[in-house]
Amino acid sequence: MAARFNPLEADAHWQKVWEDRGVFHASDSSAKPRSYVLEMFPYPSGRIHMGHVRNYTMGDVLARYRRMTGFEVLHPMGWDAFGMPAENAAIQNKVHPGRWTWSNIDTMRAQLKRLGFALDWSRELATCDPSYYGHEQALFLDLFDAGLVYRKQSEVNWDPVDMTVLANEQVIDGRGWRSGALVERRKLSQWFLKITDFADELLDGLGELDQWPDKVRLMQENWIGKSRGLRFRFRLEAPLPPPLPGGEGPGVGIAEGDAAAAAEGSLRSPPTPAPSLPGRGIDSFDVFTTRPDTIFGASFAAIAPDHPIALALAEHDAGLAEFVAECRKGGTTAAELETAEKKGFDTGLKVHHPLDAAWKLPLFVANFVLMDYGTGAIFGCPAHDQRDLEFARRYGLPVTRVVAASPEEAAEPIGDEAYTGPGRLVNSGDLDGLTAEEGNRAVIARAEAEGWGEGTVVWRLRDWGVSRQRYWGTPIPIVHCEACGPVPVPRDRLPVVLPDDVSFDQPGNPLDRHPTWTKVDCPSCGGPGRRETDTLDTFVDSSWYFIRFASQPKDRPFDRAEAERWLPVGQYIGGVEHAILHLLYARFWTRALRRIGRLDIEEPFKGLFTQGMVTHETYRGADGQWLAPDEVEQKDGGWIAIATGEPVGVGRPQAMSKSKRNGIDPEPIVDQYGADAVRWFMLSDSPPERDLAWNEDGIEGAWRFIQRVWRLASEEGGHQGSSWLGGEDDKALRRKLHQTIAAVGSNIEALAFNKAVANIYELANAIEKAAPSAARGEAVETLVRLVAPMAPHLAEQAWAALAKEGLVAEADWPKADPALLVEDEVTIAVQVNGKLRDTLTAPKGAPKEALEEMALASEKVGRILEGKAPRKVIVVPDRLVNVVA
RNA sequence: GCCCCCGUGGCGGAACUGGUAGACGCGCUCGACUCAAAAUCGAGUUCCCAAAAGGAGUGCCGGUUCGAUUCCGGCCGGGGGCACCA
Repeated sequence: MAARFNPLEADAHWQKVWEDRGVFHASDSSAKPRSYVLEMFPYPSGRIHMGHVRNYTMGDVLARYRRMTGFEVLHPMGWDAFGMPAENAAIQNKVHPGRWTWSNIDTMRAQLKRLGFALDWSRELATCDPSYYGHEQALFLDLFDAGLVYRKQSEVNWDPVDMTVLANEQVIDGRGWRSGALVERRKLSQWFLKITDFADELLDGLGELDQWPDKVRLMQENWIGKSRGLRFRFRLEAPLPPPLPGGEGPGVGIAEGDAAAAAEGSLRSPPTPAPSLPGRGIDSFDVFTTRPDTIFGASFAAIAPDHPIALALAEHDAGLAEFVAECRKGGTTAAELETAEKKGFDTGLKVHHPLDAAWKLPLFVANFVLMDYGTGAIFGCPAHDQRDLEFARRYGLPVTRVVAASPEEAAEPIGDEAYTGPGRLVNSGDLDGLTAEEGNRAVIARAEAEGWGEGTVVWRLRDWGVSRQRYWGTPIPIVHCEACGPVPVPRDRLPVVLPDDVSFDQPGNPLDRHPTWTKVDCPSCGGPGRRETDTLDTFVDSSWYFIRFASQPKDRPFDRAEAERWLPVGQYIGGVEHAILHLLYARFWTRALRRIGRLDIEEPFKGLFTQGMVTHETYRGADGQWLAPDEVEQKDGGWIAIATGEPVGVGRPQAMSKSKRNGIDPEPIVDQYGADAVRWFMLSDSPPERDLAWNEDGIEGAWRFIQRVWRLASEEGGHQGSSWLGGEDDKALRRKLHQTIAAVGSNIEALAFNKAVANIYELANAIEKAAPSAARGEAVETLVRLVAPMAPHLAEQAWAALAKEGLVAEADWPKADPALLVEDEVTIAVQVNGKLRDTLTAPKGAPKEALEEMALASEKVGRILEGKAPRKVIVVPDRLVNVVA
């Protein structure tokens, strides 16, 4: 028997055994209950990092535990393989994005395998493979046929030097990241998915997701952003003249999609910008408010700089045109908005107050009104809205209080702070005396009765723009035909495969300038057509991969019955950075498939867990340059740079990143300590939802524990059948064992891995202290099963050393004996006035009177009472006695 | 600005529905084994007082309670999300 556990031999050996025996294949025909455990699939960036190791270790523990507790487990792995980094690599290293991606996948697959994850590799997929994205194209067309896809003009970030579209993260301080040129906004015709059609269900559905973190549900709720209020019409004192011949000028065009949106009704955002009959000029416009109760406090109306009325007016008004141009220039960073002044341009026009036609309000164009929220127009109530107040003060507009917390306050003027608290209406005609809530209802009822407005709901959520002007993504399966417009590619001609012969020596999307790929006959009329060269947002790829994992027929995206047997994912684990977009899009996609009758699943992820990051200290030399952890060492209590010997500044642990050079490559660590020690460290100490600070001491500690378990098991194995088994029964150890079984199980189910690890440490400590006995033998064997989900290679090796049948990966999880979970003696705390003074031991369930008597007999209690009788004695059975002196 | 979360030893962190604060790990100290070191094992480790007895103690101030890390109110500090959202 080897003295030490040798992970290099054991890891490779057991990984091969698992693979040869197909232990982790998920059977579609199993009679066992099913469990689908999934971690967010990785982007093949090059190499596995510690964040991956932590994420996949957590999922692996759960998957292995579920298998041992009798489930048929689906635990798959794949690659989120489309995206910009591949194109950047293509530009920088002159390597094709596909070759770069596939080679990364090979590297990372091998790295993952070395960690011994219990994955069903037979279901591996990569989103950049036509066998995946072809099915995605089919699903896209299904949504297209169902009317859930549309096309409209939308703004993009345009780099005028590189002649290319930039993603938001490529715009740094308003300039292109590569060219440094000032980024412009350009309108392009782009594809959108109607996620706003699902806003209500996506919001309501959050209520059912009780196994999601509250934080994530809240973030999604805020993102969807439902606001109830009143949408009403302001009539202009005099209608605007009809548009000039030649129609809408540059930038005034109404988006293609807006007409469709308007036709569907007014309860969706974005709503119709301005209701005006063509050729008759604009005589009114709509505003939205969540505070209809404050309508008598109105002192102005304001529209967004991009509002059709503002644009129309600007054509004849150079001053306004200049103001509009200035508003467009303004930055949108948090700091700029914080300090940005509320500025407006008085159009000179007046609107009629809806409740009093004689009351006229000035109409401003204001920089703080946004075209893409609500109707792009507001009424200003300075007394009860801080922004409106600042605006009114600046332009000398009246400020009338219409809500007062108390009758005395009604006459008090508004100072520098708008009043947004509760109260009753004042200065509001026949609404006076109503609460704000009653006022809201009354005004909405009146608007609806008189026909000038209606109660409505406005959403913050926008439709999902899925067009990307990029090569390395799923081609959108559409052909543009001059005669027929956009025409779907027929299903039997899918997949539309990306051409391989592209070059990145010119800026822009290489698909646009591909000589042959773009040329295709119109599927509808046979005339000349041009392929859509936009590709799909990579979030589309990750919106259904969990379905494809569950079922992957060759000829269609998935088999409904097969997928429904596995779905929803029981436990989904990943980073909190995906709390909004990925998770919302996947929820939407699943619901969209349900609406079109493809899959009857409401929510894709029943349980969600967001794990913390892996962090490391940062090091900075005297010259301010970042230093990597292997470039520094500790000396005489301080840190120095190995190369120069100069002192180094140490920064607090931060997320591992290339820019700060504080990353630790997992592979050399696995080489040195083996997979189990790395896995064990990932699970120890830090609660999984919090950040984990990587450090050398931690991995050393994990290594020591792996060796301790090995020692226990190999010694026990060596003595089996000998006199060791003939010792006295060890009731205390047996009890500890069964308490540990229960605790570890419930802690793994709760994903509280750090607590499960602590439970196991306690058991190992108890075993080491125990004398040989049958109970000790049972404890060691059970310990091996308890560590199996976390340190699987060690567990297999130990299982073999104990001469047990089969694989521990396929063994049953131990069962806790309920009779052994309760103690028969308990320690009772004895307090005087709530302060601990003594403890005593009593049989479990001892009557209150007995405990009180024992406590009062305590010498320490007697000394404090000094012979006086206690005022009161509180007894909590099996817990404590508190003597109140 | 709005919303949310978190503050416990030198460090990571435990503590069930209010009931012995500091489990477990790391680090450190002392000891055993060793010529020595590594590895391993044993003891100790919240702070104050030389020790004992005792006292203080879960960011700060106050409240409820026989009893508060836990509940309530107000501050301070850290982190996150959204953001000129009407």
